[in-house]
Amino acid sequence: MPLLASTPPFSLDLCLESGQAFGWRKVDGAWAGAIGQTAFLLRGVPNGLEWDASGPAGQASMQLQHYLALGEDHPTIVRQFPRDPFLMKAVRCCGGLRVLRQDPWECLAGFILSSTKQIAHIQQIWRNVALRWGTPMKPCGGDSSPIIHSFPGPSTLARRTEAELRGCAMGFRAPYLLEAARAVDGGTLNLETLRSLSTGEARGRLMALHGVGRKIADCVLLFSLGKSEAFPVDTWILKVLRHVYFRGKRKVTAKRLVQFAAVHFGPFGGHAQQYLFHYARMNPGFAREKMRRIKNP
DNA sequence: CCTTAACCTGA
DNA sequence: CAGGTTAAG
Repeated sequence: MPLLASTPPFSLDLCLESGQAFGWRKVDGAWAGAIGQTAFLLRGVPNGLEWDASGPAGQASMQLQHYLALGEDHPTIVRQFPRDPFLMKAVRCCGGLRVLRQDPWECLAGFILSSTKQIAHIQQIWRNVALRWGTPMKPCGGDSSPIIHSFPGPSTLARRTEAELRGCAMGFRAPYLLEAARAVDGGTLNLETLRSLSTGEARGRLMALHGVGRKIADCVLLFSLGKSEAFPVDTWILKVLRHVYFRGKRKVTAKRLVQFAAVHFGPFGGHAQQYLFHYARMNPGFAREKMRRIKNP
């Protein structure tokens, strides 16, 4: 397996377990998944990874470096976080976590499927869709290689019916995914164009889709469109913000918390969000920690 | 503008 | 009941 090194710190496991992408699964200790139309098998090593891929090695290597943000100067990003004891603690705890650079369509589809679902189940639905309409590929030769299915593009899904999508056990999300596929396929929504818009402008375009609210739009902005200030607020983050920054006051509204996050965490808020999110998930008892609060948030 | 129920499925 | 959104009240 070829080796790829990252600027430290980097942890493949943290990145792929983080709930940012739903197409990766562990097969015999290695991560199996697709990036675009290339199948990959990845093994984490300290501050890097070993890999095999179905396509030409040079191209695959470039894809990986981009997807995993291996060249990113991470310490510089962290340095732009607010000086905030809880965030600093989360950063120390989750060293090596990165914000992935996913394909916008796959990211949008994944998060449309995510609403009110736990990660394990989203992965299951994702896999159902990939098995039915994706392209089967092998990351390396030999019989031991797993079969990896790419995720179908918007044009493929646009031709399906709602009933066919429901066959993948996605329930009420089926019409939402179908609408999104048709909007992207038909050109009503050009995802690549969103990169050149302001974050607010791009968010508005995404939220015009049925089934895409603020949270899902922010996930797509952050994980696939390079909008590093997008700060997805889900129930975990809600808990963190309330407990850590507002002394557990229950009456603080979600809206107020979203607004607070935007000003407090700044231009790399999305990266900070990943640390908070992970820390909270790994330490469900965080709410009881003694922690100096930020004054007058 | 704020609150709440319904939406599918399966852990 | 769930890492969410929508339509209705």
